[in-house]
Amino acid sequence: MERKPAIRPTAAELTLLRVLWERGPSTVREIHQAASGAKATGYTTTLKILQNMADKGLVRRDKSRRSHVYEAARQAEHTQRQLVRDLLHRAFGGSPGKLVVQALSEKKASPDELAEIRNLLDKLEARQGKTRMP
Amino acid sequence: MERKPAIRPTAAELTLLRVLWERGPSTVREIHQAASGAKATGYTTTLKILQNMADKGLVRRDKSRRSHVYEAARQAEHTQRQLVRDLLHRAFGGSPGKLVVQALSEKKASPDELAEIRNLLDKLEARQGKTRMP
DNA sequence: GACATTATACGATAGATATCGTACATTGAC
DNA sequence: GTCAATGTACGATATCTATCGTATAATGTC
Repeated sequence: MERKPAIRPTAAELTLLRVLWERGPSTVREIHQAASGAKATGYTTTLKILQNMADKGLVRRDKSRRSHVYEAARQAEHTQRQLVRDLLHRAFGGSPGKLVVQALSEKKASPDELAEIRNLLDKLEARQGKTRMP
Repeated sequence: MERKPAIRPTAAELTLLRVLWERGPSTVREIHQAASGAKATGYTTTLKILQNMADKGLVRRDKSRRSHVYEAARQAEHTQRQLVRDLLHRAFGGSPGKLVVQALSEKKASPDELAEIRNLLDKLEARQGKTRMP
């Protein structure tokens, strides 16, 4: 019986998750160093957060070696989808249109990304045209 | 000198903000009742949260009447933009493409919304085509 | 004006986070 | 085997949230 509490990572946890998503399985030291770009924090702080995350099931850890190796329990896409869904309901009343418009207005999307979005849009509209309210 | 701390409302605060965005200026009782849909909580809890929010500058309050009247300090769009930007940087490394794709994949967008997004997309691509890397 | 009603104000509490210091364990070098 | 280096474990602390109970102030009714 697996429990899926759909835990929402905090800001600090997300910082570490992003490192793990990029690097793959890593030791505390590696994670700590990679994460110490913008904000510097103590090594044991990083360690503690990772331990908390392991307790919550956000990361898995391999204790077989002296330096434990941590790995994200969920793919980036999975967690990101959850976060987006959460924001959607918490701040936008569940309708994604405004959220998308706000995000696009950030104007940092590359041409490739815009093309991908257009593609997805095409698919969505095609489906809507076909199904038309069951 | 106005300070703009760019405060991020918590989940509970957002619930109340959404009521205010919808209803406009309201009393605690009104807000509490409107917010007591899904999750029921005590009246004084709502009151306290609103007081906290006033301290933080998330809402303004008019104390001239016995029942104080609260009002959102920022428009929905402003706060939403901030939240999206925040999520963008915290979870998506700043690139909005994936965020948009995730949001659209929720499949709850109405045809009107999709059209609006397409419209915006057209504009963005047109601009990119014209400016082409200064 | 007394009283019930309805406000706000103000702790108090429980839980979560982020942060760190210190203690203890393991390992490699010698 | 000893020791320095490097790990993890764990407790302490400060802060923030959400929640509520209780105290106090204002108002309207009679």
